[in-house]
Amino acid sequence: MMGAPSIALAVPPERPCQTMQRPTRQRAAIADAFASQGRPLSPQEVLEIAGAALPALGIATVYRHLKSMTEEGLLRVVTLPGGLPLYEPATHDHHHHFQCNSCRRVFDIQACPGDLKGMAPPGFLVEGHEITLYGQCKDCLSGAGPAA
Amino acid sequence: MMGAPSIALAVPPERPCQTMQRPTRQRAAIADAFASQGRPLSPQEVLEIAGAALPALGIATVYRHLKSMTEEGLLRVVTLPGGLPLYEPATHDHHHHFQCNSCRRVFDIQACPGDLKGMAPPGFLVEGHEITLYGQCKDCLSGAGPAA
DNA sequence: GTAGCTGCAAATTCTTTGCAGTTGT
DNA sequence: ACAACTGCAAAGAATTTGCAGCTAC
Repeated sequence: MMGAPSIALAVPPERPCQTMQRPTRQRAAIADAFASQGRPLSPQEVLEIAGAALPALGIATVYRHLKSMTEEGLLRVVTLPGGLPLYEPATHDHHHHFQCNSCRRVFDIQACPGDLKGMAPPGFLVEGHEITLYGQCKDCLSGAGPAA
Repeated sequence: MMGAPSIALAVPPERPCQTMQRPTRQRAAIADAFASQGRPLSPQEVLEIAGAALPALGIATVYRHLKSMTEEGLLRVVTLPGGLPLYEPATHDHHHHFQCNSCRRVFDIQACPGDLKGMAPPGFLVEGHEITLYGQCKDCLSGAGPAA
């Protein structure tokens, strides 16, 4: 229960940039799902979107590919309040996120304040950062409602 | 014999802003756990820390209190990469977090860059923000290792 | 033809809920 | 004494893993 920490985020010294997977229909369908949406997706959303092209697609396969593609550096995990982890293509450079308080959708933000190392207390080394903005998205503000 | 008490000390049937919980040992132990650590804790950590004072404490009770205390505004949920949601006292003012890439512990940061509204794209209204720094904490940097 | 990928279902992990006993007012 | 709070265990929900069959090379 408390012997070994159940946190296993650190990737073991494996090959970082190797395609350990064959290019299959399933893998392509999942990649397409991200390309077509252009925003972070949950495993369930991936299943639904990719499943439209491949009806027999199983949730287990989705999870397996999300995991392997993340380890290969093709995807990134986006963890926001709400519990469910989201995945997004890692093709973009450093960027941040905006979550709409009304429709809860998540959008990418290319801007970055940059200099945040001064925020940490003395003795702490800052190696990276993540910023999430909250508010109203364009659609919700214009009264159009979420254009799902 | 209590037909018409001259002083209304009982809580009326319908009370909107009422502490729906009694002050029990369990609730106090959980509150103490947060007070003694001064950093965000996971449900499991709360169980272990509060359980040290109350051995019979059950995980279900921890979850129940974390939930109710969050709804009452006493606690806040901190969602960071790693999957596990953390809880922290909501007594502090606006602040941010630092997660150590080595020991994965989370610390509070009182600093805040403040002006982030300019980061959002045109048409988006920023109502709040959240910043997480990643790096090496003091303990891990000094080679002392995580002082759990 | 062989090794790897898939889908189904069982197994895990984390969290919530039902119930009977205990505790606080 | 009454009603709320607790702990145990079963129920749920999300994610991972084992296995037999299918697919890519």
